[in-house]
Amino acid sequence: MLIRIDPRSAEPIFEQIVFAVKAALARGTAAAGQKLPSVRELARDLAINPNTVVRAYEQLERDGVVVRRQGSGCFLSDRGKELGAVQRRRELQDLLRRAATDAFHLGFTADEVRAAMDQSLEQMHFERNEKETT
Amino acid sequence: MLIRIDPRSAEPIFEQIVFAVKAALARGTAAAGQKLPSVRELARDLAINPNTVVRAYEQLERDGVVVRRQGSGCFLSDRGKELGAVQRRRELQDLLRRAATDAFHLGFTADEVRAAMDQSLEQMHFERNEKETT
Amino acid sequence: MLIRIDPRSAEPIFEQIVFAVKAALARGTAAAGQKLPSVRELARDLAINPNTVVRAYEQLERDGVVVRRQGSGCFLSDRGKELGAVQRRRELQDLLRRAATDAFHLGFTADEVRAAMDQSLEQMHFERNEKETT
Amino acid sequence: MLIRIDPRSAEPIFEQIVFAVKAALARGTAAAGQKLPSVRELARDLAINPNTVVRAYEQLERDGVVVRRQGSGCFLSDRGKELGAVQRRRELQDLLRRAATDAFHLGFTADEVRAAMDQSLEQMHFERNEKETT
DNA sequence: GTGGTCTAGACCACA
DNA sequence: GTGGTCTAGACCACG
Repeated sequence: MLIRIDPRSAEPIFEQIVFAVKAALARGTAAAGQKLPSVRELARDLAINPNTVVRAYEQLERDGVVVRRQGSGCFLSDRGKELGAVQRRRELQDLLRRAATDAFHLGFTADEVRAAMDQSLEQMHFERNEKETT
Repeated sequence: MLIRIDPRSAEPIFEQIVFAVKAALARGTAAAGQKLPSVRELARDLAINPNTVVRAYEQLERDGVVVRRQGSGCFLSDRGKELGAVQRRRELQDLLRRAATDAFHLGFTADEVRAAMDQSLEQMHFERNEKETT
Repeated sequence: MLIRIDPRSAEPIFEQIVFAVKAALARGTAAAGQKLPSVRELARDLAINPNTVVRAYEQLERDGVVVRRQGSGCFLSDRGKELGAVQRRRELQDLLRRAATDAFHLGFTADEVRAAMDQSLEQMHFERNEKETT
Repeated sequence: MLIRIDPRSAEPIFEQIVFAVKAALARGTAAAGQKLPSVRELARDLAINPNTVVRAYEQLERDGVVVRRQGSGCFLSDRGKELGAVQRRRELQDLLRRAATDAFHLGFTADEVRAAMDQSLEQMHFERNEKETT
């Protein structure tokens, strides 16, 4: 599983890791039961402190996405896939509900939000293609 | 100008105030030149630390939305309305760009995001009507 | 709220803190909304590392027992009391179910377990009285 | 002797094995002098690391429950049965003492604990019958 | 003052 | 080798 972070982002590193793992699960890039990189390995690869990885894995375990087994490693939970399908949908709705609420508070109409979202999505699309061709 | 906050929200209180003021301006609820509540008054009303209000007003001044005049108070900037129009648009795009990015990371397609956003917008609409009738 | 730990116990310190807070809530010693000691304060009082307290508070927040507010402190959740009543019962049943299972695996009958439990409870009773008079 | 483990349990695998062997002895399922599965055999059957089995057998030897003879295998100690009777009682008391302590910390009275224990024991009884009919 | 995050490095238990 | 826990100390954001 490929995990990348942006150390300069305002988002905490451990949250970036959590999100990356959940996203891989949601996209089907990762399968249930799969072993995640060990704490030390991922810490070395990302050039961060092992404790930061531990924190991310703790959160993932809390969220039911992984199970940690002392001495053997950290594995994507069996429930992960189901969780992935359900939670993924929930997270999307949460995400958009928050965005819609904020947009309304700024005084925009639903149509204006839709138009602006279309614009954003098209930009994302380009970025995505760029990534794929790279 | 009515300013409400949610102390339990993850969003910092001072940011909630900043957003509330900008939103009032964007919606036309507040007019340029209007006086904002004094630091002490707002702090008392919201039952929060005066320093928090100060911080919000500082941020609003940095954003060009208000001017603070020593001894007289904090007023919505004349430039505020125009700034409001520009910034408001920028904030909307930022908002939606972030939402779109997160949705993509979760593996959703542009169409799925559009559909889910439509759903969110419709829910907002209902809520809005409820508020208006209240 | 009085929180005591045993540094020599096999149980991790942060878990002892978590249990102590939940127990205080369950016993009614602590009320909803009450402020817990600050991270630094409790760390100083217990002569442990602040990070260990942070960890305990994180777990308590996950469990819905407390809310942490940046800059103001850590408070017993409003839901805490209800949780306290419900969870307290659940934890008791879990506790005893595990004990009963283990006892059965050791080949004891229900009556033997009851008798041995009575014995343990009487011993506890004495200890309790000792504490109260102290 | 049938030994089963739950790899997802919080209890270390080697402890589960230790407990399973002791329990079999306590219940009379296993007789003194009986040969335990070889390290490799048990490791294969349980799909675990041989080192884990070694560790369990070491602990059992320390506890005087088994004797390991170089080249021939691991056998239930002659003293095992007597030890079983004594240790079995001690383990039960330890078990219940811990449960009673935790229950007190949760603020329950002795009578409440007794009542809840009765409930747990009855549930265990049902489960047991179900197992026997299976 | 408060909590939030991160680093560095230690020691232990488990497989 | 793996994860689990703890210490020490830093810097930041929030109230």
